[in-house]
Amino acid sequence: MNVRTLCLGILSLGEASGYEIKKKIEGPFNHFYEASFGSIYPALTRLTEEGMVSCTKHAQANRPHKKVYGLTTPGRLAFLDELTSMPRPDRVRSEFLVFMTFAELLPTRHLSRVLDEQVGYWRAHIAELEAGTEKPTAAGHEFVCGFGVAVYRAALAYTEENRYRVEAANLMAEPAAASPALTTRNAQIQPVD
Amino acid sequence: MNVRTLCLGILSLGEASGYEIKKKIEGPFNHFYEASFGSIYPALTRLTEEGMVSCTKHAQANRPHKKVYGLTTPGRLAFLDELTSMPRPDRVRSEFLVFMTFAELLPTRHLSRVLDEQVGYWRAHIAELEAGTEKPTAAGHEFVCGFGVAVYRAALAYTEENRYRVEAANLMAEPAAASPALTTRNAQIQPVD
DNA sequence: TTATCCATGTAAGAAGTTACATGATTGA
DNA sequence: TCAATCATGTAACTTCTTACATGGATAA
Repeated sequence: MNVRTLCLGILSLGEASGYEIKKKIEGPFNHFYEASFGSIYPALTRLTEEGMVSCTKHAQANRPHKKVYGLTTPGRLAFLDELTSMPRPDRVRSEFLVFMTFAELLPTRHLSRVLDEQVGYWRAHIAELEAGTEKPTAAGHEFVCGFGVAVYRAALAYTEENRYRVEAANLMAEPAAASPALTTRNAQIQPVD
Repeated sequence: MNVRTLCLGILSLGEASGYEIKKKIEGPFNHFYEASFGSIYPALTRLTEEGMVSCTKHAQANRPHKKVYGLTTPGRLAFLDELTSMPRPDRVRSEFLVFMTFAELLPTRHLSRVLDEQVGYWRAHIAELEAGTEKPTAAGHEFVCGFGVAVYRAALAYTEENRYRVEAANLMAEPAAASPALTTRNAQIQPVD
């Protein structure tokens, strides 16, 4: 699954321009997929060359021209075919969790700030998803929004209930720069050629 | 945050070879970070050149040589510096959720299989994390494992409680290939040059 | 005897991001 | 006047994955 396939998927819901596709990805998709213009435009060009999508140019008064793309039958079949395979395992890259792993090394204030910001993100995501779920559309869409809310709520609740643990451990740990345990260890190792 | 920085982080917990670093990333880190040998080895080479890590070669009987890396003071400072910035927003790429978004287009049996497998993944992840948490180490590590369990449990519970919605909607939807709504639309659009 | 573990590394390529280039309109 | 929205696109770059190359030891 790549931006290419995601474009096919979005176009299966209706015609759209590259710009509009980007906006749609920034909607609920944003929570589990990202794509920039720099990947969307080339993908659409290639899909057009391959006959997966059709392209109609619309001249607009006082606006740049707009290219509206629509799925062709081969494009629809290709997307359906993709959906008939097994999805690859989810990939998560969380810098927040890397930071938490090394919580004892962070300056105390910074640790709290990182936690506060993260909690803020989740709250905002939940609010956004709940606002979007008010107008129910397709079953799949609703499922995914509900999923997002459930997972973000769990992350939020867990963090609010357990952050004191890392914050307490951080207070106990000596400041990184002054800790002998941290600076002594590599004195024993010297580069060898 | 990249593989480079993650290597520094892992080395801050103790010396290790490239192979061992990879194994450690495959442990609890695996749930929120991935790295292959193809990214770890070049990263370590570069870090050595830059003086961020030291490297000691160990000859082993009946084994390939082993290069054990250790953090140097500049490396430790660089990592600490990284931890003093704000973490970037988490990135999730979930093909499973893309599939669910388009649940109505999947063959019914396939949809159920996808859901079953996903539920299986989560169960396995939870079991693995719970096995790892039995031997508590650092506070940060425990927090992260507990976080993983909480989030996976939420995902699992939500999916088990709500999968019937997408499965029911899928049954209602006509098979994609036979649906007139799906094939008629793009008959109205013709490529324009 | 077959697979897995240990152990390092390179090279090619995929995939995507960021920054740039262009430019009118609209709202604060 | 300044930022944001609409609108498309390219080019350089980063980052990482996959596949390959090598090869002994050990366990099933």
